Amino acid sequence: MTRSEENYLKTIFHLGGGDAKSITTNAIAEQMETKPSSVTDMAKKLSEKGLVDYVRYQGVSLTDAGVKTALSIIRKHRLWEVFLVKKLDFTWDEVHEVAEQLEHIKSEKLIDKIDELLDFPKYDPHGDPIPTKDGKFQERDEKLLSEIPINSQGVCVGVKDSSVPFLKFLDKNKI
Amino acid sequence: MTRSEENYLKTIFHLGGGDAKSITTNAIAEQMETKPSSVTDMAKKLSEKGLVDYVRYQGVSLTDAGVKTALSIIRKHRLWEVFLVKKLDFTWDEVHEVAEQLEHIKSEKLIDKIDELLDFPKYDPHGDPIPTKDGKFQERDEKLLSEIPINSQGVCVGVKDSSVPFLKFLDKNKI
DNA sequence: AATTAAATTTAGACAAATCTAAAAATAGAT
DNA sequence: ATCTATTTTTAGATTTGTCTAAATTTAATT
Repeated sequence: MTRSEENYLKTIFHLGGGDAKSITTNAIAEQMETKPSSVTDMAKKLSEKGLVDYVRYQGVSLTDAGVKTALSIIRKHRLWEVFLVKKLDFTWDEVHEVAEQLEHIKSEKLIDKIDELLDFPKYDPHGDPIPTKDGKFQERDEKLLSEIPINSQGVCVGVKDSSVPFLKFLDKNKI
Repeated sequence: MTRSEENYLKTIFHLGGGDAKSITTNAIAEQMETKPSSVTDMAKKLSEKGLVDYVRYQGVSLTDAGVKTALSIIRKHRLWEVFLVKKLDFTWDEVHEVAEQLEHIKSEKLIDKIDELLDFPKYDPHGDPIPTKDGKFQERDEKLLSEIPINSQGVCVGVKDSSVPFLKFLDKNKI
């Protein structure tokens, strides 16, 4: 499994391709800042490996094996993010870039030990759930701040937009 | 700087190419388990980047910039090894393979924070010195066990051969 | 000094991942 | 149902790092 393949699987998952929904070539290309023709090439490759279902001119969706792989990469990404914040005092706007690299380190023992060191966290620094080793999500009943009525109460558990500028904006305004 | 370039610089350094000594194409190829022709290609590339001095049919040696880069990779490798042993309870025969991957993570802040977390260790789990941020080595007056006289005293500070089988052998015999 | 053996380089090829430009298929509008 | 705009794919090229096989250079031997 190459780094590029892993990144494609992760992106397809994030675009909703884990629910048998077909994700278009263009959508993947835009998300990954690459060209549609490159996506087509990779779709064929991943299809041959049994990680996606690919229908020409229709798009791709993840197979069970594809979902499993995507979740394991997302798990690694989010655990590393927690590690960086909790153990190395990174701010939450600094972790994504480094975690993008660390998520590709191949060692099951390593990530399990990191998980243990962190006391098996359920959510990453942006409030996103961390899949368990066997690929289960700890989903929460979440609502966007813009969706809940005025004067109602709730607990802020995460952000939808975890782009660096927005995270910095939140920090700056002490939100 | 690609992963492959980094691996070549590291290997050349380990073969003594940091001391203006010319390292032969064959020696590098053998060490890296690749072909001499591949080494020639990379020698040209690294030479163009100013990281090695390369003379055709003679071999390569590291420039100052090459030494600096090699040391920063070796520093990362050894710090990660300490991290794996001290914080994640890896055994000393397990760390090398994972550190080979982690040493290529690009984040100055990350490795500085790991260094701090470990309280600035001077030696890795095999007793090899960890270069400082500015590329200085903490050399020790070391002698091989086979070199010191019978009945003389000393402190064991490391191993020369850090291959997995030998490390396991030492563990098994509680040495 | 000539010859041979070994090391090294060159030339040409390949796989992975990408791109551009052109061709093909789909979907939407009339 | 046809046309058009958009999306997607194909074909061919490029880069990086590698390889094999052939050619070249160096070193060693006589």
